[in-house]
Amino acid sequence: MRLVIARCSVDYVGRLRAHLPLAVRLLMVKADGSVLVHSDGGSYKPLNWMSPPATMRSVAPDETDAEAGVTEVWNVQSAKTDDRLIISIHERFSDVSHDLGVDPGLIKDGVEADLQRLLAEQINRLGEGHTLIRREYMTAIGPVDILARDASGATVAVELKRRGDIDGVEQLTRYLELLNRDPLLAPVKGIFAAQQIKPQARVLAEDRGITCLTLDYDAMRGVDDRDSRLF
Amino acid sequence: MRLVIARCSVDYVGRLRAHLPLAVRLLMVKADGSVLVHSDGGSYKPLNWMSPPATMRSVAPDETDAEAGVTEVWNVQSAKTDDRLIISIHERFSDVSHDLGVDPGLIKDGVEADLQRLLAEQINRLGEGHTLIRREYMTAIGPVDILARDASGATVAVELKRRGDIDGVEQLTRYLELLNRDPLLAPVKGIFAAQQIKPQARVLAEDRGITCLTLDYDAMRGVDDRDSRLF
DNA sequence: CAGTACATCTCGCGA
DNA sequence: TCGCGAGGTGTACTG
Repeated sequence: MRLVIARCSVDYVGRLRAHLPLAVRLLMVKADGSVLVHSDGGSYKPLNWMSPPATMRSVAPDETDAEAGVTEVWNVQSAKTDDRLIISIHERFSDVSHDLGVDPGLIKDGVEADLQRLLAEQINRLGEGHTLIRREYMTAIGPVDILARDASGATVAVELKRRGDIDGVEQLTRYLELLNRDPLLAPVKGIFAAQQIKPQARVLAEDRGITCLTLDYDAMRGVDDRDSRLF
Repeated sequence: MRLVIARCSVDYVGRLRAHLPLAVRLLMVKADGSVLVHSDGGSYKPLNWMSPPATMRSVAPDETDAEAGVTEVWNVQSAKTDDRLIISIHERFSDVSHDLGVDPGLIKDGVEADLQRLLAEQINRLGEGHTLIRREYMTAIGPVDILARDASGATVAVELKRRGDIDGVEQLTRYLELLNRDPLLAPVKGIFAAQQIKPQARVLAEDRGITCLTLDYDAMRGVDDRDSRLF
């Protein structure tokens, strides 16, 4: 990895066009040829970048650029598309390189997959007497997160979200429409389950006869604590 | 901005939990207290990070950590939430700081707003004899991208996307439902226009009587080339 | 401030 | 490889 702090301007041409006026920025060149242009603010998203795989060639500026104060031009070309990033460097303030090696990668816990596993194990949170049919029940338009049966034997389709939004209600509605055409399953009830359900999503869901269920992930994980896998 | 290359392990606790095993990485500390942990690969997304506003405190390791080889612990705390990033540093290989100042920011061209402007100017791409009523036609549930009239005088609602997805079809469907309740506008036809339309979205749209239109942005921009505004 | 829609989204999973 | 959905999404804009 190479880290350069330089006064530069940047132009991107590809899926769109973008331009960064002259300023001091961090240029990060990774081992796979990708380049990130960071400012001293914003979030983790760079001001501009080139995704890997890419190749970076440093060339001399043409006469016009040289007269404008450009000392060096980085031509970053995507290997797969014709996306191009052109960095015109006026002055380099710092330039360090270091070999980082391959990273072992991130271990996550607490994403939707974990919620789904926990809810499948604690299926009674849907209501007394519920039984699991299966997780990721495949349909023509995508997988239903959880398919279950309630105490009366009726089919229940569960859409699971970390944050319950209108989109999730729409998604569940499409599944319910489809599932209810299947005489072996119909009638199918819908449950919209999330750690947090937005008011507008709740209104829309209940208007469509969908039950809303707020999940307490900490409590569910607490029950599961016998196998705390990470820590 | 401070750039440290160090052998470290990282733990994040917040909306989820995540752990990074010991390895050599880049630690970027920005002026607003945000911290980015980058490896020498992947795309622009860091392995882990803390969003601003945040505060970074470097503390001495406790006895257990010190025996494990930790020389320094960075405690990064979000100012708004109780998200926390803990970086246990074993060895620092490089440590440079530089003042970057405020960035003038990115100028873009070719996003949905540009597509919308071009389609409004080249409204005949909807079909011969179409006339523009207006862009961003406001309704109670949000703005319709383009409202037009076809050769026969019927109202046409256009939903515009860079990439046509099912969500976009749902959005247009909601607009059409609402617009068709207005006797001054009804009957309203729907056109789903995008640079690329996903097969499932196309099926759903046509099933609902919505016309799909694939847009060639380069061709549309070509027509508009008399005022290439950026370069 | 919240809510909404877009993104050069990125990333991971499954067919 | 492609399609699809999730994300600690981020980001801009609107009310």
